[in-house]
Amino acid sequence: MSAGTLITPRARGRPATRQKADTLLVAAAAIIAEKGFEATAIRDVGRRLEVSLGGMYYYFASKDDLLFQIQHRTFAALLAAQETIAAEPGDAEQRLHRLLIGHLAFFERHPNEMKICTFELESLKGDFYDRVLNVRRKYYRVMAEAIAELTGGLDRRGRETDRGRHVTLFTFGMLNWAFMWYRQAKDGPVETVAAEMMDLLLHGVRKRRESR
Amino acid sequence: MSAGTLITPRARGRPATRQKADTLLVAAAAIIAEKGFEATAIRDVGRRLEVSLGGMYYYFASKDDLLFQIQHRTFAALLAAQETIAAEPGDAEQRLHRLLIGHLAFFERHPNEMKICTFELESLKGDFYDRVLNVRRKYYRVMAEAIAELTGGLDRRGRETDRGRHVTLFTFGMLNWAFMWYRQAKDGPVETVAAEMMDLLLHGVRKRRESR
DNA sequence: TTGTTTTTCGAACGATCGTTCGAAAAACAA
DNA sequence: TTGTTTTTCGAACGATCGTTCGAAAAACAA
Repeated sequence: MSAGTLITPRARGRPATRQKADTLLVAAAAIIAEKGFEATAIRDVGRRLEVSLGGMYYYFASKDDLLFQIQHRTFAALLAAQETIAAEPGDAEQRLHRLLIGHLAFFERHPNEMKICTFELESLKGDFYDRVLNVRRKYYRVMAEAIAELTGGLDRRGRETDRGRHVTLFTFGMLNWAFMWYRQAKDGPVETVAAEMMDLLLHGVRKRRESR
Repeated sequence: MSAGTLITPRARGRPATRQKADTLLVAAAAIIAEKGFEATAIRDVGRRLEVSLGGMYYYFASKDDLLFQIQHRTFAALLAAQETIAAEPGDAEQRLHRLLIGHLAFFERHPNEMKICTFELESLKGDFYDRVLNVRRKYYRVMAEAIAELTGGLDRRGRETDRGRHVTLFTFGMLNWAFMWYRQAKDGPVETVAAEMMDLLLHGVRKRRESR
């Protein structure tokens, strides 16, 4: 299984059923990403794959459960992929650069799911919210550590400084805002965007003296 | 009137009516920012200020109109404030620095409205969408010009380069993501955050050789 | 005070939604 | 083939929502 592949969370049922649940989650993500969670009707998700309304409730306990599945497994897959990348050898600069590529590549592969994670986190309630937040926190830490390694954004006790925290959040801002504008055809491959981001983090963006 | 004050778009009615419409828009923004546009019922907005459901329709033509009013006047006010700031004297660095402060200060003053502009742009339909997008484009240009002035992100014909465009979008990402984390008590005044952002844009974030 | 305009309200509408349920169909195991 | 488990479906429910409408109340002007 290649890094970044989404893992199904469904344990019940026959293999074909679990596979169908996956297909439904993908279709649901496409509709929710387009119309928003509240504006999306379970009926419409089913209709797209010719599953009746009643049938949808064989696969998902509730509409909230559907949203939770999308967000949880998306972030879990992203976290797993990025943990693998972070563990590879190399210095701080190489590590962060690889993580930026990894994040953008995952986003490019699952734009609907990532958009939902950004927009609909607060649509989750209670335990669903807590569990997704938990995974998100772990992912934050992976990125924060890589950035702190590069910037020295830790104080003497190894705790994150205010400035280190802000730099991490600036980086997340750059990464997450991509859903507003990134189009492969217009902006080039994610590797190029990641390289530009890395350059910004390393040197800033001021006009260079040298030609080019 | 201080820069950044929201301007009412309502022409009809007595002065007191226009003022009440403003109050309703603020209350609506608070609820929509918390629960999302689709999940917000006009009934609930009215209830908070003791206006009946029917009464709400004296002030707003429709639910969509309500959302449009919030977004349009918010971005129009932000645009006006930033255009004033951009016109003040100073070099490219000072100009961009002031614009970063201006954006974050506006966000701090109108967090609900700004959150809605970020989350609910795509909830606008047809002409409403177009008109808000129009204002947003103008605001994008103000920021893009200030950044291009600093980075030289224009080609020989004065058109935005791909890299210049990306730097601008990275900056918007940093600014707009702030709604996810910025709390005055924890993160300090917006001037500090803007200074950190400016430092990142000018020099990057790599660990410095010199002490501290 | 009288007449006019503005504002407020309650009731009702058609539509849509999430969820439940029990029966029928399909898939599978023996 | 027979019996069991899994999957699918249609109908119905109670609830909520945006919007309309006409009458009443309030504010204002003369």
